[in-house]
Amino acid sequence: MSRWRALPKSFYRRPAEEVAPELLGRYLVRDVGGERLVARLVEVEAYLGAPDRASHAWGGRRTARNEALYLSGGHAYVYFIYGMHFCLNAVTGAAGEGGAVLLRAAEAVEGEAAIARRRGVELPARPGLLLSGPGRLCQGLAVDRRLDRVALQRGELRLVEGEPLGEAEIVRGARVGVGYAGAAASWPLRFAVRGSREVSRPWPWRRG
DNA sequence: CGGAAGATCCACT
DNA sequence: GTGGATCTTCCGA
Repeated sequence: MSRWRALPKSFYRRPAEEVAPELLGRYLVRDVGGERLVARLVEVEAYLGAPDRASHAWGGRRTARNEALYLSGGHAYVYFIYGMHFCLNAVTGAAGEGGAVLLRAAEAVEGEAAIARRRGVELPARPGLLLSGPGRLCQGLAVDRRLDRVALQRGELRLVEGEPLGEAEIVRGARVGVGYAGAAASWPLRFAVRGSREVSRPWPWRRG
């Protein structure tokens, strides 16, 4: 059973655009308060670093907040947004590059009751309500700034092999909420599991 | 030092 | 579909 083996650092030491689709179907494992919470990733976005105006590392910007982006691939970058929400990224590439993959949506695999409790949602949850959206994902899995900069191979937050998908099962589109980013706003760096009901927003080109 | 905007979510209409 | 909550960060003056 390799399903629960952590993804090695070498997995992340590639361009974010290449890592992102391969993160779909993987499991995010969170050990907190004596509980194990596991979620299967169904939607991610790649952020390319310096050349990407939508990235926090655009133009090589480096501040106290985004410092984790410049760690080597395989670390977590967690930031606070809109005064209320956290977002979780997996850093990609070599140290100093600034690439990352934003984890946008997942479905509960284990510990669903505990996840729902942290989300303030009653079970059974309506599809698309539990972990659909980067802020919801962090709330449900108890991810906050304390996990900024941690390595994702061991410890209380890990990414493991899970169930990798083939290309035919993956859809691709423009990223969400980056309209300010000029040409980069339309780069097709958003990836999701085809047909998943837990994707954070509908795909413009798909009806229903 | 002030202001604006943000990789969002939720309630309400 | 719209707007409010809420606060950190960044940039310009």
